[in-house]
Amino acid sequence: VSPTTASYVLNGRDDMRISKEAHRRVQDAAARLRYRQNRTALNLRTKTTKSVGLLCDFLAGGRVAGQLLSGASVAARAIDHLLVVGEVAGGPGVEDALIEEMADRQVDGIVYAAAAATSAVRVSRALAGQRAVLLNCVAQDRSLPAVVPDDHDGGRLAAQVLLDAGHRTEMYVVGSADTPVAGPARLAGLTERLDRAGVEVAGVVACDWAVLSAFEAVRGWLAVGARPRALVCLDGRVALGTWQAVEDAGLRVPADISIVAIDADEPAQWVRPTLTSVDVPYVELGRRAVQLLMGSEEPPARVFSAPMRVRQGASVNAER
Amino acid sequence: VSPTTASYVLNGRDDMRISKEAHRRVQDAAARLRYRQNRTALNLRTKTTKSVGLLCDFLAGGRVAGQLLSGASVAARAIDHLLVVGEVAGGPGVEDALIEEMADRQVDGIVYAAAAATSAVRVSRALAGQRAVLLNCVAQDRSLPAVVPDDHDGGRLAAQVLLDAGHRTEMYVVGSADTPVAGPARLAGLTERLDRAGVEVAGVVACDWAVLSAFEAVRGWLAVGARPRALVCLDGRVALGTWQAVEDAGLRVPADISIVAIDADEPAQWVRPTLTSVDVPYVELGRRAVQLLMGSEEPPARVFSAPMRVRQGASVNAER
DNA sequence: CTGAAAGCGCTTACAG
DNA sequence: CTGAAAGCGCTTACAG
Repeated sequence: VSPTTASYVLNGRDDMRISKEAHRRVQDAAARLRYRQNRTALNLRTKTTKSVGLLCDFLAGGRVAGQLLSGASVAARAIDHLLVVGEVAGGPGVEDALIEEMADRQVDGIVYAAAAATSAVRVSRALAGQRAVLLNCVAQDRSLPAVVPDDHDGGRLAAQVLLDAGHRTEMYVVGSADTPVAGPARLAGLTERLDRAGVEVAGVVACDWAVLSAFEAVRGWLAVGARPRALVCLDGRVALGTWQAVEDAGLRVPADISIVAIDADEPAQWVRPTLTSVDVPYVELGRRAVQLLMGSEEPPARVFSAPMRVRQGASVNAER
Repeated sequence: VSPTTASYVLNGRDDMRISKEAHRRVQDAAARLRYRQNRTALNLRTKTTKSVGLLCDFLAGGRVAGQLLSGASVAARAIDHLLVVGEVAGGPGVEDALIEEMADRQVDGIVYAAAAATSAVRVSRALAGQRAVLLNCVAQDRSLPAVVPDDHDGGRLAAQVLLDAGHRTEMYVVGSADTPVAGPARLAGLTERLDRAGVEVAGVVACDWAVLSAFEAVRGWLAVGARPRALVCLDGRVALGTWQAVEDAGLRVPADISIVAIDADEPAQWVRPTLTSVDVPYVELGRRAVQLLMGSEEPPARVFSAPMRVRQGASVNAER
């Protein structure tokens, strides 16, 4: 019953011969005393803590953060790690402090997540020297690996949904394209796919990515006589404002106007008839970030994008 | 420059006299080497990790989990702790395993959160011996301290909103009261307050706490000629289904029917005109759970409830 | 086959 | 005023 023997038995190591007898005695004692390994001692000894830090800009305010965390949590569990989380809201001071704290605790890696919106961020200098992966954001200087949604593909899928339903004319886009990351890519994917089918976007109704802004923009536009057949909303909040404006004008979805939205998982659950949307797989994104971070080799500073998913609703009319 | 001296200087301890000279040299060296304390070593030495475990049933699926986490995270930071989170989804096996893992890591305490719904839970035996607090749920056997919303007060506030607006008759409740925890308390608070004003609930439209169930129940009810003046929805999803049914019947909110909902922060952001609701302060709940857990004395196995908050919308008509 | 010893990075009585 | 020593609970060369 020496520490050495106990350690070897408890860790099931077979690179050293142990007698059946000693083996049994250790097992018995462990069971009797309900022995549990003390991770803090192990952490010190091995300089690894089986934990990954997860920094998030905003935890409250939407359901994205929860989904990112859920995916990350599952991926961490799969490799026997635990998640150490901190909310960064409150300025760069908080961010740096949290990173340092996590480093002090010897986390094996850090995921930096943007839940508010897919964006380009300046990475904190405190992250230097850490194994780190960005989640739902990219580094302005592309200095870190990142996992983001494939917005270009999202635009393409939205176009595909409309084309499949037979739409060819009077298709408009709602939402400005000048948001940092997602907008231009979604719009580009959309127009490219339509181009390829010989179809043109009839126009863009510009508005901020907010419910009220979209509502007012679309209402005003309809009020002056616009009669689109289909609208592609570049964002979920835009989709909701658009929806309300369409109803407000006494028009029906999808009979009068078809609507398809990108990244609208949440609002899609609150309207009737159900909204057809192209959704960002946030849970999946969280999962992949942790896998990338903790994968065997050091992850290259590249941007990994995950395909979006079509959620079939009832807001797109079959033409003809 | 002995370890003893260094330790005393670095920890700013004044219960031992240190020469100015030694003090300076330690500070200099620390700055030059960018010394950072190794928490894993400290953890082992002090048997305390300045971290609190947070177990949650579901992280994805709604915005409640994120809000609970946000509050917990802030409270943890305030006392210099970090949050170690795990998602329990996946059965009791996962739950026990996560608790053990957290215990192995010597977390200073564990918060067990129910994000799916305020509920009564059977606490895992693995939690025995841990300092623990329940969040948004109570133990069936009341064996652990818990922080929950004050649903009774929520019902009272909903009544108050309607009374303040001059409502006295034709007030109905939507949603069954036979949900585990929240339903009966909300209904009781509501009727008590109305009773006190000499007003009666005209009736209850029974339905599950789900959008579709509420929609169908209210639609059918309105179809056979019911013409309520005001509806109190016992839950957010119920409120949304109710709203859709009212619109479906060609009635206007609030001109024809006033609606006030309890725990409807999320859907309230998606309807027009804005929904008046009595909301659960989930962020606050998360904050209090951590404070209770890590407060100086061992928390008593009582249920602590936090008051709800009225969110003024435009869905309640001023009568007369 | 098994045990004594060192060491992970800290803190803290204790003895100068 | 300062340093040598022990010890937190583990693992792992190393020597029997």
